[in-house]
Amino acid sequence: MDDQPRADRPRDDHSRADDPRRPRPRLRLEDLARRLGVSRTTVSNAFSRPDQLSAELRARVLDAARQAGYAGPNPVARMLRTGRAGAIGLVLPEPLPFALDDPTTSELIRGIADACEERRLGLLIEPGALRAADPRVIGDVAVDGFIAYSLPRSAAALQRLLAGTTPVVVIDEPRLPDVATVTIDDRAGARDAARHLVGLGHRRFGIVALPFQADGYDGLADAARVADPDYDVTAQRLAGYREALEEAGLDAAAVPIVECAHSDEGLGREAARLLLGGTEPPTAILAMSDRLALGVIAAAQELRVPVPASLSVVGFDDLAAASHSRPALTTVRQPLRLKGYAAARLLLETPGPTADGLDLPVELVVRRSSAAPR
Amino acid sequence: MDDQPRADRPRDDHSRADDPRRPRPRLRLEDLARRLGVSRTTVSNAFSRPDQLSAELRARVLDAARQAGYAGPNPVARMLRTGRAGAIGLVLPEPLPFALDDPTTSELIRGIADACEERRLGLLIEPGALRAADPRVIGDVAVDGFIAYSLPRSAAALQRLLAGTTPVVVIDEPRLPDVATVTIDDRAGARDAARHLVGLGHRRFGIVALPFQADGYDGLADAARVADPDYDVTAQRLAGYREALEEAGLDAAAVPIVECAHSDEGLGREAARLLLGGTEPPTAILAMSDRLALGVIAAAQELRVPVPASLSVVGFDDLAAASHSRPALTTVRQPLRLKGYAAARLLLETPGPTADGLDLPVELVVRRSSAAPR
DNA sequence: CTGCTGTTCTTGATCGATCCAGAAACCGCA
DNA sequence: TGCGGTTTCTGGATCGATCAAGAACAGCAG
Repeated sequence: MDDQPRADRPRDDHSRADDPRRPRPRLRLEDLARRLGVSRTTVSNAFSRPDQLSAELRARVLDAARQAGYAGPNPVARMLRTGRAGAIGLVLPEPLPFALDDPTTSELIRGIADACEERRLGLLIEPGALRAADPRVIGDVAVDGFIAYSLPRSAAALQRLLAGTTPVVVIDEPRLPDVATVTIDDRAGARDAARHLVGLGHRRFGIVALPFQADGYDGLADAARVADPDYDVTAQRLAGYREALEEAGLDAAAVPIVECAHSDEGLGREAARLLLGGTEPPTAILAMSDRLALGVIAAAQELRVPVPASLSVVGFDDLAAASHSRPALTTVRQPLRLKGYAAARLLLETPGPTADGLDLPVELVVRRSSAAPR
Repeated sequence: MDDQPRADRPRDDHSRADDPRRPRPRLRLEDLARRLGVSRTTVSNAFSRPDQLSAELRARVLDAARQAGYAGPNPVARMLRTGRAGAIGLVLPEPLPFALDDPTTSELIRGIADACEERRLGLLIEPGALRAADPRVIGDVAVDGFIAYSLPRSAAALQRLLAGTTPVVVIDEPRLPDVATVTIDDRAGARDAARHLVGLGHRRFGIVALPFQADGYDGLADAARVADPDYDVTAQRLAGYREALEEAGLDAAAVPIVECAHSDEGLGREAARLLLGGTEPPTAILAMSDRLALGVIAAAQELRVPVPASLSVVGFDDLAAASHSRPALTTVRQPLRLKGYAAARLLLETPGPTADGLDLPVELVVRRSSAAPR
């Protein structure tokens, strides 16, 4: 009788139990099976398919497993055989601490987590997809599907993901043909925001934009930067703004645009100072996110430009902070949490690869930060 | 020459590209090797050990891989063989949306993420470890190590983790022998907080506590609930409070304790109403977290009990919100982000299983919410 | 007793890679 | 030419499970 794990074909010689630094040799199904005098499959079934063996034998197996300190089938081996990983991957452009600080991203994660919770799946976060070096690691993990959030068109990590066979759902951007993408109607939302301001009588505008290119630039965006954007969301929102401005007979291309590298109050403040510092400052600023808009309001208050009396501000997102700010922010509401949830469901429900996406509606929410110009 | 994947033992015939719903048959190293007329190992080396083959052949292999749509070695198979997963697991007691809303937890996650970023590892979050059913799924994923955060002693999920061979580091609790645990000096911190109030001259106290038992109870905690606590952190902090009170000659066991099921402003408010509603209300309240303390301050303001004039409040954690509140909160600072970072480092650096833990210092931060009683 | 159905358990193949020992090719140099 | 020493490449074993097909045995009708 051998009671040792793998008495017949011992592991590599140097992994004897006498080296305390090495993890103790892992017990396998087979070792347990041998001790019990049953087959591997029987032990496997005891854990994974209770209907395949008698209740009594199953109890005996589980009991022996507990005694022997066998915690259950090795998840990696199971994955290899079954092809299921029990987790979905979330690929984020920025490092994780940044993502957690950003209310937009963390609300989105909540939505994804809702879906994971329903299905009892883990969520594997792979942040930092934008860092230049080492694109190798992204996508090199065991998951049943990837959600890629808000990557620039040029991101190498996304190419890697799409080249593989694991299903991928993209949220927001890039919008690629033949890739399932969950989006909102950015263009319509932006257009409604601009129309609202035009309707109030504004004629002099400024735009505080999300990045056009993934190069970390902050400052005035000239035609070249805007011409071939790396971020589709930015492009769509700009198109929406311009559409409304042109409807009103304005020269949309002449409206100054300040680009911010991130959606962040500090950068919004700087951008607003730039726009408000000119000789003919705008009476209305369109900001592509709420955080940027809140920065704009902060800058206006510092410069003693009353909002909305002398300056109207409209954001995008409708974060919780938008309704708490003073004045409360007029903005375009998007269903962030639902967006995450929908993406996860799309990923999990579609059996094979799909290109069918989902476009969620947005809604203009008028609050106190916008009014007719004096 | 055969150019088909696995020409010798073909996959299911119908899974050629003509059925768009099926995942296309995954190419293996071997298929690629056959096409190129080299061996599996050579192709493997081209991806994973560039020094093992000539640069020219490597280029040819990678080129052919790109052409064929081969995205690189299957991560699961690699894991099985190498035993490395490229990710660490974080086991949280609550569902993920809840964890993201909680500043304590999310700061901790940031710290863990810092370490993951350094090592280029993914972070696999397994939330909801406390839910009763289905303990099976926790720990049934491929990771190189687990961090378990703030679980009650009775949590079945933790037993499962410890039974396995994957290394585990526990943060905060439970404090078990032979398990590596990263803690703070909860008892000393609590003692300092209580000493501070005693030193100011307070004699009538109330305690707003974190849970003693994992049963969702809110309300006054009698001796029975306190006697055999399921949460070590709560027990330690209470011991610290009591130590300082007894030093001052007070009957610590007589100080009323209100237990809250979560660290949450709303529950802190309710708890404070309970404590302040009595005939001889306390002049000082010790709260085991900042969120609870902020709730206490909110309740005091609603009840027109001025803080700190008529009521002193001391929290625990030193969240950002503590210094922004009115009045700014006196509290015990703990290095949350460092705690997460340290746990991850401990997990990654220790080659085998360790029981060595780490105890991080805390520091009393006196602000405006505490003063001498009238 | 034979034949049939159904339960219970076992064997051999397989998932897709990496590792190891060794073969083949190539090198310089006596 | 012969020989040790590199460099480059190969095939078989292995990681630890699941799955499909089949064996052993039971109960039951004819």
